[in-house]
Amino acid sequence: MPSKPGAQHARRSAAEPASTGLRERILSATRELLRERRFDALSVADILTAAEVSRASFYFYFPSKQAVLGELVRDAVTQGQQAARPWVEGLQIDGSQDPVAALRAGVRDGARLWRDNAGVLMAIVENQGSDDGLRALWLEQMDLFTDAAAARIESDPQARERLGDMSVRAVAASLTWMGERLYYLAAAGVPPFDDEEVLVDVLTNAWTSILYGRPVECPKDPAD
Amino acid sequence: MPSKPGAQHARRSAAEPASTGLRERILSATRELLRERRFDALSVADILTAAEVSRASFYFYFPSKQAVLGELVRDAVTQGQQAARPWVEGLQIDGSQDPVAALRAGVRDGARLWRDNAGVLMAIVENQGSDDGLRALWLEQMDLFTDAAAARIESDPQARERLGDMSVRAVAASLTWMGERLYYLAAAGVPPFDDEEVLVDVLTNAWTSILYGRPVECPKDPAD
DNA sequence: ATAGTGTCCATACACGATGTATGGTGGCGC
DNA sequence: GCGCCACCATACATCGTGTATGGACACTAT
Repeated sequence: MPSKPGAQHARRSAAEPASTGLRERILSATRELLRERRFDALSVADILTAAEVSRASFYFYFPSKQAVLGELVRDAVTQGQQAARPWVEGLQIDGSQDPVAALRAGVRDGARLWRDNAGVLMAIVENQGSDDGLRALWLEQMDLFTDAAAARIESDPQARERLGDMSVRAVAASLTWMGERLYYLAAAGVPPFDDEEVLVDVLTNAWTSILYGRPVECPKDPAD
Repeated sequence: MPSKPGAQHARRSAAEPASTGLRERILSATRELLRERRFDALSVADILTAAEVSRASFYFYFPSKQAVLGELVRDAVTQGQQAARPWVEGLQIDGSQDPVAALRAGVRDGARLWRDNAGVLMAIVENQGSDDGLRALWLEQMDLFTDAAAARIESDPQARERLGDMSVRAVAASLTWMGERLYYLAAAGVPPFDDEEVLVDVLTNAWTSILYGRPVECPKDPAD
């Protein structure tokens, strides 16, 4: 092979501060690619060219493309939980607020999180089944949401009482997973959930019906 | 070009004296393998040896292993819908029956369907994301369930009225998908849904809360 | 300067899986 | 015998993954 190492690589395409770690480049290139392509239709080679990184470098920073996805998911979810914290904690403190409105706000936050990170979140949901690491990660994240939901329910005497002897945690988990599924379907453009209004209404209705026994009241009138 | 013998060979034209049809062997071998291994951890080579079929024969009957799974899913689901028909239709005729009990029975039927076909159903849920054909198939199947649920709701004045101006179909779809997710988690052994009693209670409670506004009443007392 | 070290790159390879192609075997009806 | 059909064995082209191996460059200590 005439592998003359003379005319070496054109170095970085300039403009990029060399300090823009390769690791970050890999991460954001993947996130970008995920915006328009399915994770499994994505080869490391694709990521390599998009991130302008060599194969060797890629495998230096990540053991596999699944690991990259894992990190993207962790980022997205923790960022989302940051945003949702006021919902969970605020409720417990400020018990005076209308719980239904608060629930709806939380549901909408979830929709926003999914809208902003659709590619990444769809990717893990779709590939959770074919990779043990991703599955564990996703279960863990859903567990965190379940914890929050359970705490929310636990601190709400009205809901607590209504659930009677049913496991609060089980109910919280079911609500969490229902959300996961519906948000995913919405992100995937599956009707009728592709309509965010419908999605939020239905999900909010589920929460309020299950926790308070009343259907969603004024679906879209009040200033929201 | 041996691939153009005029028409489809005698696929399975009734009485087949041949050696137990290769096609069937492939199907049931795959179903069996799916009982203990994930679909994506299954190569066609594995199916070949399990079914004692040659590679050429496999690709004569099926274009891919996904197609095999697709057929298994179709079989399982239609069989399941057969079983669930009395639930959907019976309700509409015999309006006198306790709707909550009927709902619970339907939920339990679903659990049974999933228990009996766990491997196959888990496989499609897990790989729905990485194959367009499987995804379309699964959406189609869920649509059928949604149709049934929507009809069930539509024919129930009490539920209809409670839902107000919310889309019946959207509610039906959300309940269907919630079931899909919870049954899947149960099949995957994820707590707390791995406990069938909890699973059925929570799901039934969701249905009755959303449709009737009342929590599940006597969780496990009556003769069931 | 010179050597050392750490970051990065190019190339190539071993492996495993998929799907296709080619040629062969044995039973069966004519 | 002939042709045909259901089936098998094998080989192969292709593609994706993950692992080496070895070299280029920059920055630093001596």
